[in-house]
Amino acid sequence: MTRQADGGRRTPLSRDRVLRTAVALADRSGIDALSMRSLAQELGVVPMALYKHVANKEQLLDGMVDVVVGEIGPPDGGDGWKDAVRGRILATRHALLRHPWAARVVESRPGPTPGTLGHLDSLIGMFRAGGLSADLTHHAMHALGGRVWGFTQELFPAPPPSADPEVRAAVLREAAVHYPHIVEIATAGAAHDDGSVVGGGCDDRFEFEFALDLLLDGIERLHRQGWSSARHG
Amino acid sequence: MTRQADGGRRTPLSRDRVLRTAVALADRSGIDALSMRSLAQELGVVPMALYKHVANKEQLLDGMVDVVVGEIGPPDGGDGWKDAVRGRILATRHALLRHPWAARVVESRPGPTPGTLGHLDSLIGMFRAGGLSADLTHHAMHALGGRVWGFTQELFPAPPPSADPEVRAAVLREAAVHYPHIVEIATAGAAHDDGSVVGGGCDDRFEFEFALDLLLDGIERLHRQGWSSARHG
DNA sequence: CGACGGAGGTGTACGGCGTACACCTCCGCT
DNA sequence: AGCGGAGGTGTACGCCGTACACCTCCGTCG
Repeated sequence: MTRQADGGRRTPLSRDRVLRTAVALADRSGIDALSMRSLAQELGVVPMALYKHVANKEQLLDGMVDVVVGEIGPPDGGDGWKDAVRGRILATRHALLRHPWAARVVESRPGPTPGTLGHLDSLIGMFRAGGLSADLTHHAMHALGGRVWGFTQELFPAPPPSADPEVRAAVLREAAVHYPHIVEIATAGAAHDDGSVVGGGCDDRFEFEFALDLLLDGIERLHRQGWSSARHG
Repeated sequence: MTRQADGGRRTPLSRDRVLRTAVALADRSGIDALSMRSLAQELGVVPMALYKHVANKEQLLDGMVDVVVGEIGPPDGGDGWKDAVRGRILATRHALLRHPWAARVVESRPGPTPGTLGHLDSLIGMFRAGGLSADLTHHAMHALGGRVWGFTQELFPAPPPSADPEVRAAVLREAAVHYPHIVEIATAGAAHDDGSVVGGGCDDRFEFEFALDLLLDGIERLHRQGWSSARHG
């Protein structure tokens, strides 16, 4: 299997082929059935061969997440920020629904992948383009967290920021090249209270209550209006 | 170890002791370090001994979830439904924060445990006591899903309802004894559109968009008011 | 009092997992 | 012609969950 018709040699492995096959296998057999061994078998190769293309299983899962994120497709530049954000979040949901294992895997990653960071960045860009302040956008992103991906609390546990402020600034400048909006939000959101710049600087409890109250206030409003789903759905 | 001072025999295992030790071990060493073997060692016992008290590791995790849920404590009957719900959700958050592994474990369970069902039921009861319709409460619970536990989409994948309507009704009556509010919500929410009674009857896409729009509308309102966190937090 | 049955703890063993490490093969360079 | 390195192989190790047969000890009942 995976040989060319003329009896030539096996089509070679590549990181990309490994990741795509892993996604297909997880789609077909469930994420629990995805092991380095089963994936290797699927590719007609011995398990250890995979390690020439992915460092370990964790990195394999990271790569699979980015494959799914890649399927979300580009923003379609709707009318206002609200429609744009709404559309993009629904597109994300559809991508995750196509791969039932994906939501759980995204949540289980200990840190963000380049793909998820890019996705977050583009979402933040939409809010900012719509004129929302960096501050409000920051909280909005936290509040929507669960709708964008399904993660629980903190978007991601902040990596311990380097002790050396010079190093920290350099990391930040590097990140800003790829994720300008994320960096803006992270610095704006945190600078005001303790001067620390990235991660750690934002108050989880505040973010949690912000989102909670947004929902409770909305529910209260609907209740007072005598809202009923029959009139809408 | 785990022997009594007088040299008597080992204090006996019990389901409760197994679960509590598992929680303590996960707190101390992380959920990844919790294996049937490590837990057995912690208890001064051979791994297979655990299987006399829990059916398998899945059930061990279910039990641990219920231990954490049990720590949430009773509702404190605040002023209105909104404060009551708010307080209870914050209490839940604190319980989950005390056990960093808990949120992930709750999310990974394939179905609800008695403890989580009871918790959900009490939350629903608060909304109903506050006068919200079963309909609105149903959607509110979905919207708050991520804030209550951290789960993603559907609260839980509905178990395939029995084909026999008589069996279904019996199951429902049985459930209503323990979780009256859940049953009310489940039947009220679904009966209006296709007559099916439990699970499957509620439209995931609708619930998702309901919550999403609640948040986006709230964010828009804050934006128009020129809201800034400096004036609040 | 003695036999017994069952609850609870033990020992061994199996199949699966991720992956370290040494190896071999074969292609493209010089 | 020879070499080096990228990519695939084989073997092995230490974990995991748990099936199954066993043993031990206590409470019950004849």
